[in-house]
Amino acid sequence: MPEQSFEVADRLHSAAIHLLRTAAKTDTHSGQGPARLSALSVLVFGGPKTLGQLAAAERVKPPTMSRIVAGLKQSGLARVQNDGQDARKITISVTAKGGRLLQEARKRRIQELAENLKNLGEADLKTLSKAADLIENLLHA
Amino acid sequence: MPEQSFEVADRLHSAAIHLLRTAAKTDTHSGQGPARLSALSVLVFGGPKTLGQLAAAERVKPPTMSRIVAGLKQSGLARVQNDGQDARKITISVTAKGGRLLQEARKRRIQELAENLKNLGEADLKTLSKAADLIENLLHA
DNA sequence: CGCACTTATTTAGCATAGCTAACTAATTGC
DNA sequence: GCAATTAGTTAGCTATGCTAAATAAGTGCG
Repeated sequence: MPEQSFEVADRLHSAAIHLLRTAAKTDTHSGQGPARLSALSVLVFGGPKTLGQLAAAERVKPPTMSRIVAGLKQSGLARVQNDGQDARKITISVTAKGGRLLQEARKRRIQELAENLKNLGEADLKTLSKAADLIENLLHA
Repeated sequence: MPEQSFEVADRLHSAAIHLLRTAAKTDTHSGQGPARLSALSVLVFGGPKTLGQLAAAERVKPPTMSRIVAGLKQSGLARVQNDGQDARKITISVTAKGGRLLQEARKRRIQELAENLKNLGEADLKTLSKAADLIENLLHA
């Protein structure tokens, strides 16, 4: 049923817009833009990555990630090391300062949504968790 | 379990970012960026607006909307008229071309996501549908 | 070995989109 | 009639996205 798929897609799209609009309102004080915070988050929870891996994880092109990493480095939030095996590669990892900043910024940005989730039952929470996984998997495919 | 709520909130947030980023990329064919399409959508579904009203509806500052409207006008998607009552105001409305483009772009924007959804089973589709509802309800509350 | 190809990242340059500050122009109010 | 407010625009900064092209390192084949 292609009709149903389109309808669900449209509602998901709309929900995503509203979710981000709400989350963005709470933010603003970290001094870092959303792309940098998102990349930092990937590094914190996924460990060190090469630039290419990080670009793929964030679904942006390498030049874009190159600039994002440059910004993080400049702000002292991430460090860059040469890869021992392959001198073309660089390994990007989070600094203590980066970890701290992420935790605070992320908290602010997601706080309101998380507050609302606390009122949900176990089943609904599981539904949302599964949905997040499904979406990420769909986009990777 | 506040910890779990926060974790789910974070993953949902991340999924929303990636979903919109992917959807926006698909729209290259319209030649218009997301901010312009969104403003056009407000005009189509909400009728003509002054620049200030449009800026408020999109939660953007007037200078930003000024530039978005300039782009729409340049592309022949919107027209600007002087307000009869108050010569400081301008009234922005959609052209026929703008209406047409919005319909097509919106369709395309959702299309790719919908294509992916077709490969899911009934249960997963239902999960996503429910998730979209849950999110909208949470934000409206 | 050496040269061609591929892969990883950077640099340069373009466009959209957000902001604030400062300006012009019109309206309102005392 | 002049000061204050309101509506939009202009100028200029930043962040993010892209492609094309440069650089540098690894791989593979004769």
